[in-house]
Amino acid sequence: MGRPPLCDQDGVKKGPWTPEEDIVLVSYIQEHGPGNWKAVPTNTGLIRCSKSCRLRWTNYLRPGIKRGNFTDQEEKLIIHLQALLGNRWAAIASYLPERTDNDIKNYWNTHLKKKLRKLGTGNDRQTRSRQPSYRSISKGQWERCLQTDIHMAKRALSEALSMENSDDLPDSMASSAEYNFNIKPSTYASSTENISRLLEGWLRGSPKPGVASASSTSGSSMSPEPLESMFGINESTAETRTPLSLLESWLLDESVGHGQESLLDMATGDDACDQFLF
DNA sequence: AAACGCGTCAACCGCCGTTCC
DNA sequence: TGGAACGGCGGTTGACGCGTT
Repeated sequence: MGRPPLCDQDGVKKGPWTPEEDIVLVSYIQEHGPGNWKAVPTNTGLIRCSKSCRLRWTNYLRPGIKRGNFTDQEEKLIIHLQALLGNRWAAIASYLPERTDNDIKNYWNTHLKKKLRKLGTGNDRQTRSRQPSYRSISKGQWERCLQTDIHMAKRALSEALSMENSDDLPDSMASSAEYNFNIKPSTYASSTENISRLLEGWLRGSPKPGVASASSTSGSSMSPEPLESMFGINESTAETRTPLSLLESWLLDESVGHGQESLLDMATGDDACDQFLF
């Protein structure tokens, strides 16, 4: 048997996080940055295992997380990417930087699975058999499959974008892929406001119940900007946004400019990969 | 008003890959 | 070079809220 799970330690708290714990975690990460999760419980005094801290941060407290309903566009993209990549939620989430893999997974399991079943696409079973089985292939084949994956992701993205009816969205969104990949300040605000409220409540010494889930309102007494700089959001968003914007334009340019050739390439040159994909 | 069923989602579990010593 | 430690991922669970009977 392997070593015991990290979270099996005695006295480690489980279950929902309290606002106070969130504050402690956020404050620590604000100071030290995410990473070295092993040290987090030790240094903060949190009676949580490192995994739990990491999960809480990445799935809930991390700035830039968009909560609430998925847009049609996001939904379409998820469906496409799921069909393409299978249940590789982290990979899918990388195309939706505002959503966590957990959110996407939950949304798929609770909404989209049913929706697709209703539509009778049989997508679930179909995609399962189409999932690339990278683990059983050689490195060269894996690289080739990855290239195919990237190409198909490009197609999926451009399809999802082209399917979007401009009536559904404001012009600025409908006409540009920015809607997908450029994280807007307001998006960050929804998350940072939560944290700011937490901090606010904490500083007042009487955090109100439910502050962590308080909905963002225009009446927020605290601007998100200070927090954004506090968390290094500008830097971190730049990190997130720039590659994604580049990726976005690359995806779109490539798919528009060389789509046909690439398709031909795929048809002629990816046989070895196809047998793993389909 | 109470019981029940269902949907949602935060959090946990276990496995695997990577890194470090 | 091998094993331990750690981080990340996907699957699963359970608490909670809401609607229906």
